[in-house]
Amino acid sequence: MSYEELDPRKMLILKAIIDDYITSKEPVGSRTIAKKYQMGLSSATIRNEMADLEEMGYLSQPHTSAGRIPSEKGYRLYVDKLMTPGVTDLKPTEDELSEICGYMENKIHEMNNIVKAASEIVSRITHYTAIGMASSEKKHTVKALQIIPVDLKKVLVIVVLDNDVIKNQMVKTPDSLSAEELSKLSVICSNMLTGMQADSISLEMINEIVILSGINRDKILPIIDGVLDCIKQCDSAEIYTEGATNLLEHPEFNDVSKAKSLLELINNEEEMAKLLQGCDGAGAKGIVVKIGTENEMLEVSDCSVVTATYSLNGVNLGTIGVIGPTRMDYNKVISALEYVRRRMLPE
Amino acid sequence: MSYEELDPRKMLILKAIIDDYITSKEPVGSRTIAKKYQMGLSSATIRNEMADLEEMGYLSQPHTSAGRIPSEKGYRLYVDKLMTPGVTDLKPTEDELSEICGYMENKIHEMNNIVKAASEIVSRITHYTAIGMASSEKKHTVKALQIIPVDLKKVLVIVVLDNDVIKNQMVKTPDSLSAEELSKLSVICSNMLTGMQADSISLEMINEIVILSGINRDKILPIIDGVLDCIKQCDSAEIYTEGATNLLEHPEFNDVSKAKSLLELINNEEEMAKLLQGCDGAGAKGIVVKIGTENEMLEVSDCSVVTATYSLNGVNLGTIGVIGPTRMDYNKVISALEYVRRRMLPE
DNA sequence: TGTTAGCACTCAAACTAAAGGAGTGCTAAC
DNA sequence: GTTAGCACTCCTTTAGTTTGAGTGCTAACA
Repeated sequence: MSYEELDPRKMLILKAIIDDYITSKEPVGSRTIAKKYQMGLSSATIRNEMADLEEMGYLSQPHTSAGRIPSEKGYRLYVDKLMTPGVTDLKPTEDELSEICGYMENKIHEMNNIVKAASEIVSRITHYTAIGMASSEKKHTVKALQIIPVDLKKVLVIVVLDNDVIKNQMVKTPDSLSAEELSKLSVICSNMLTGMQADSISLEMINEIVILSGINRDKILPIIDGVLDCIKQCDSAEIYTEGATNLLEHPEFNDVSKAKSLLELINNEEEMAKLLQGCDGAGAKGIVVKIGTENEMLEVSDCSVVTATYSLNGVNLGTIGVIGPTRMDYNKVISALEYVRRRMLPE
Repeated sequence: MSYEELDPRKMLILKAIIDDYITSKEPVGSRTIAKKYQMGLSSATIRNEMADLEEMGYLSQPHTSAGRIPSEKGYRLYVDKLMTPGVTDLKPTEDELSEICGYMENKIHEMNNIVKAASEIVSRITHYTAIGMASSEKKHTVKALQIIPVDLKKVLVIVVLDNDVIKNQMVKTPDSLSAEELSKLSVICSNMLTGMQADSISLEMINEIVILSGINRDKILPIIDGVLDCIKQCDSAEIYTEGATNLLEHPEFNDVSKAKSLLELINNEEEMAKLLQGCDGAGAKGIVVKIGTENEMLEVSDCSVVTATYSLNGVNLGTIGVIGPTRMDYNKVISALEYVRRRMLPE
């Protein structure tokens, strides 16, 4: 799609309209633009330009005697070219930021939860809903592994991945194993599986573990099962949802049934994983904006989703997505996601 | 409060009114009662009785020409004496039950999550919001403890409590410790702290651990800190919220701002812990019903909260609470909580 | 004395009509 | 190319009207 058709003045007017609509939440008329955004033109002229912009598909009218609202195409152009980029809009929230900073410092060293903490911050800054997904690339490897006796018939399996995600599982053992047997098994498993990827663990390796341990097969199979379960779990992404109720603040969700279906979607981790994964295309600075029906998911077809993927040295750390009405403050959202990147990555 | 003032017929009529209101969600008039609930009386007679019941405070009228709705006092009597107790209302959902049974079987052996699974079931059966709280009695003791090296500068601390709740924490170590030092420290900590209650760990004991280990104090203090953190964490209850969006199904929350404030409350774990703890009074079968303003929390003063505490051999396993409009199907909710008790406790 | 039929009365909700106003499109003049 | 002016549209608000479910009261009845 090329935008050459648009002369600079039209762009300016379109930008003014969208800026205004984003803050006012009301269809904006020609008089408003002529007055508020001093551009030395009368409302009649603006009116003519608006008619042009509508014909080109950048604006639409709810009804004949109403002002104009941006179309998806309008938002698209706005996000791509028009928007005053970067910090500008974040400034008024500087106080919020500092309030939040301290909070983040506390959380940041619980490595497991960086993404959660970051999502919370984004949600708080933007007042939209933030979804965080810790990276779930299959290429993670086992970094540490331990089997701990808990009581006579129970054993705890712990796996730490190379991204410091921790998984554990309690396993009931059919027969009790001695502490020596267990610690031996723990060492063997650790030796065999450390450095392995979840999907590259073969049956042969499991067999080898059983043989090396020299323990009765039936006695330890449940435990090894638990270990594998743990490792597999790591492939299923962790999803953190923050500020879900923020949606209800926006007038486009005044309709309860609409709000309900969206909230239900947001509470559904699988769907959210899909939504965020669908947005992993690089995009400028790793940020992708999907507007309205650009999201293939039907329920969010009147929402926009802005996602940022965070990676360090080529390793994907996670993704944070912001969900809000198509009339969202793209500028603020993108600034927030950038802000979090700056705080997250130097570490 | 005594109910002697009410003759049997008044009770019957009150019960009919409340039954009807619970299902119809509409103020109920005298004609409805006379027709639907065959009791050989004309609407005029019912009308007289209703006027009496209103005077006594069991009913109220939204406006003069509307039917009656139950007052809190009315619900109270209904729950205490009138309600046809037990299974009755659960029958129609027998198919839901069996659908859910299989699901539960899968979850039940993840011991950590019994309460979560149970809450989910309750929420699904009742279509209200269920809040589960795993027991957080301070009297839990440490059952197993282990310190695992993860990489040069990181160590994972794991604590298992006697109720099989697992806590872990990643700790950054200022200086790297050798594997031998760590395993020694792990064994010492385990010996010293196993069987201890969270709040009975003294500074002397920590000192002793440091001395016994023979390692430089500064090197291991962060780790011991992590261990204590872990143990302390166990005192803060785990809260599981299931079916929060179900609230939006009920007409009393058609007002978005009302719904929002309630949803925010429900998402607030501390508040929910307070709410459930406030309801731990024994009550018949461990079930407590708080109607409207009987909840001291302002935001739920037009809701009812039904809580069930589950305990085995005197040990408190957890609490599940159901939140819904005062006009909730108490019968169904109580049945569901009882059902879950039956499935949970034999285990 | 308790029950019931009948009737006047009340009041929210649903519908209708009219007024108000924000905003447009078009035309004609600058 | 820009602008003032004006007729026109159509949503929103307000006020007035109708409808109907439900009540309270009274008088008659068993």
